[in-house]
Amino acid sequence: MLGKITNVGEFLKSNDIKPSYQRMRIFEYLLGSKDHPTVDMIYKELIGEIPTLSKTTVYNTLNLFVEHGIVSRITIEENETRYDADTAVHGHFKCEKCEKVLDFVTDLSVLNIQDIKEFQINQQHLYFRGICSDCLKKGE
Amino acid sequence: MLGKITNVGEFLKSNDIKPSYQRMRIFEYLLGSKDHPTVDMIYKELIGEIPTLSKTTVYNTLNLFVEHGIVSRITIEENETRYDADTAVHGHFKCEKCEKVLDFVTDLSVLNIQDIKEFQINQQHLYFRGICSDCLKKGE
DNA sequence: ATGTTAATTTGTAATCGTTACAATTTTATA
DNA sequence: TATAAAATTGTAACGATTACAAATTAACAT
Ligand SMILES: [Mn+2]
Ligand SMILES: [Mn+2]
Ligand SMILES: [Zn+2]
Ligand SMILES: [Zn+2]
Repeated sequence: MLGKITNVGEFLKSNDIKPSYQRMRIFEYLLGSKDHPTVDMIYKELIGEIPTLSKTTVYNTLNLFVEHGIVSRITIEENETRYDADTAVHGHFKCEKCEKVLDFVTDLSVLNIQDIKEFQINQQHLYFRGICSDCLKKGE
Repeated sequence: MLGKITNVGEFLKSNDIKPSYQRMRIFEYLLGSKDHPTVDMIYKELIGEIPTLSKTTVYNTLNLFVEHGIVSRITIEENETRYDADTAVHGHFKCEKCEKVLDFVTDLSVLNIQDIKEFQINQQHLYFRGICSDCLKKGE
């Protein structure tokens, strides 16, 4: 679902975000990473390429992206906020062994929830915790 | 589903937790509250009744409860950890207006998720964000 | 009961992720 | 080129949580 973004600059513009170099690189990095990185992971990765980069800029930029709805914030652990360029509703699985956060596809519309029928739903988050198959095999 | 707990002391004992006065009151407070309180809310509520209570004790006790599986930790916002004496799988809805966190019942087994079939699932969390019906009415 | 040890609670300091804010740099506009 | 606006940066402040050692309480043996 993220394949349609060919030009990051144009994509940011179409979402009313001026495409500065830092913003472009941060968004590109999010697009290319499948591991739902934290601010620190993004900063450590890009500081090699952008030596003047400030961690504050990473925070500011991600907050901007979230406000404009092109990035979603994933809070599984307190004290560890992760970011995802895939804003479609999907599930996340956090492995308690290798700490990876993996995606899984799911359709929440089948849940047919009665209790909040009258509510206006803006976001839907589903996450599981456990042991991934790789770690299960290693643990034999 | 929480109605079966009649004697909090016995309940804690049956979960290998020595029922000190602080632990009993903290658990009783969680049982009686429907608003998924934070550490600070619990502390502020109980300090009137237990003047010597330390916030560290509230943290220690809740961590102990979580480790023993009798309380679940709810992380919807980063920087705001909430606690729930209902450990059954159920959904949470956080209203962006009144900030309340409400329960809703749901059966996640109907989701039939393929991607993590081989995984060992230890926890399941579902939460929505939006505007509750009360706030929708007021907002007219 | 009394002394002794273990468990629990408490207060303070430290940690860490995030934000506030002012200064600097870059970009847009006249 | 001059001027204003926007973005970036660095540092300080903040707040939730944890680390740790001292104090209190409970459990246990004499
Ligand atoms: Mn994802
Ligand atoms: Mn609940
Ligand atoms: Zn794993
Ligand atoms: Zn509301």
